[in-house]
Amino acid sequence: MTKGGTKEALGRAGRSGIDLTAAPAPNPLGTSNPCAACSVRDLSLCGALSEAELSRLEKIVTRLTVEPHAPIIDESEPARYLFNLTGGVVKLYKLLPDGRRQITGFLYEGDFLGIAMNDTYAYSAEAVNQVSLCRFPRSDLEKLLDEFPHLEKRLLGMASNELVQAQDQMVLLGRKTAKEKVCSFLLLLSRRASERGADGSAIHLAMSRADIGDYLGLTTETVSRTFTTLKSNGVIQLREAGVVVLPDLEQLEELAEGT
Amino acid sequence: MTKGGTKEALGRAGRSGIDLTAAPAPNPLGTSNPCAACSVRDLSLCGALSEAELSRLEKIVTRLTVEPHAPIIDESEPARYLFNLTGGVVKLYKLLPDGRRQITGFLYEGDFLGIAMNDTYAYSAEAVNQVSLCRFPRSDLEKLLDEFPHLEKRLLGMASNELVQAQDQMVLLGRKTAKEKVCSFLLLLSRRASERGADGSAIHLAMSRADIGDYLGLTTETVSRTFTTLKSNGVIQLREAGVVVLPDLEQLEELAEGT
DNA sequence: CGGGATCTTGAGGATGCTCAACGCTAGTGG
DNA sequence: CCACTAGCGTTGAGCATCCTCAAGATCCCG
Repeated sequence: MTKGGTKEALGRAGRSGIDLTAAPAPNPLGTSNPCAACSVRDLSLCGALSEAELSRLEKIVTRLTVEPHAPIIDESEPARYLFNLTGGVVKLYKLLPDGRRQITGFLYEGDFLGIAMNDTYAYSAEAVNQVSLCRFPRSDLEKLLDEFPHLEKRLLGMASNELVQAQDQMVLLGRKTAKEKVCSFLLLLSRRASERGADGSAIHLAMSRADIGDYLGLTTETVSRTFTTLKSNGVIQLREAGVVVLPDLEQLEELAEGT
Repeated sequence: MTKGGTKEALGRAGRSGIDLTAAPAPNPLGTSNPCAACSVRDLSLCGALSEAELSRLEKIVTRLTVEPHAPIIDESEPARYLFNLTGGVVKLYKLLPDGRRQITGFLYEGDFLGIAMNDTYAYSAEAVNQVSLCRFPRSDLEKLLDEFPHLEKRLLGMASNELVQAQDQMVLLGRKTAKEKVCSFLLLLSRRASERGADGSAIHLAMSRADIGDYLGLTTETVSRTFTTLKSNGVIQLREAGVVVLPDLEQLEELAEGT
């Protein structure tokens, strides 16, 4: 065996870490239908629905919050629920029998969670920081899909996008060097920030070096070394609390593709 | 730069290589509706449709054959058509600017081709051997999707499956060793053969070592060396014409996951 | 202020890549 | 009919990138 990968037993993840009681509405206005006022509605599945339809959704949703490092779903567990992420960051991952881990994606607000295969989750999901979710029973949501074909269309569109992203990630994992991988990752976060109206030239890394490594197919040490090199070359600046400044996005794009 | 990858200019691919005229029906019986008699119908999108609905599909389909190594679709080209593969093997790939290539999948009969992003293909596709396709204009197929919600549902199911496969491939690319990668690949082909009713203990490699390498994130040489090692360890037998015998599938599964 | 986790840095080594040569097969044309 | 060529697969030698193992630095929270 070789090829890095976190091999710890995924350690302490604070009891269940899931809190149903104190879950606030994503955008707590005084409305009777929090979905209508949801700040991530347009980013997400629910953007396909009218206000009237939203009230149907409202009836089957449970809002909850999850503490950092707490599990959300577990691979091979029956897929009873689907989730919509309304705040925080979630990592999806798969494990090999000996503990090597591959993170297949980081989810942000508006992202959808719960793709299943034969009614069983295809991966595990864990909160990176404090996370807010909308949870739907799968059977109920499927009924809604039958009623609202445009909801199904939206879901198909989201799945297609994920597929395209997955293919980009395969190129990264199979053919890019460590430096190209790290630069691609920084660019991904930058673009994600821009899409959400933030400044793309400074990003926040919510996840650890180990998580980044398991996402890029590298070890923690290689990620750290690559950051150091990029910093001393002036490509990035490392600030406090996981903030990374990207002074030259065009240069970063070139470094991400090896040109 | 480093990290292998075919860098040839994708060379000669015999004119356009696409032949519209001589395209036979997949299963040439004397029926008026070839779709109804299609041998891959159950594997594929069309399995969701009744005979009456099939005749609608029949009206928008064009059958064609493609010669080995000929291009089928080109990344970043407008996505005017979608395809259903009825025979042969197709490879999907993406290129980096310097020519490094990642093959994101091999398609077999029954597989669907043409996922798009913003009306543009997300990858290129090329025939590995002689290929038969059903081609649908995208706009026409989308109209059918609106009419037949169960068709859309089927498509969503197929997309979900692809997503799950893509995640497995990320684990392979990011965390497996060369030997594990090759064994995983052989197992994949074995399972695919079994699903199609063939014997899973002997498979046929339609693609070159270079293609296998670009699929697994390895070089041709490493693929070749790994085959040689597996052969001398008795894990596989190499026969003529790309046939590989897999005497012990359980052993192969262990080798594929490093246990 | 202490202790655990995370991040960084270093030294050494292994896996898989690069470059190169050779064998094999099939197709071509003299 | 057979040399000739082109494409593909195999094998070898050397080496670079990235991993492993280890120790020290930094940060965070109690």
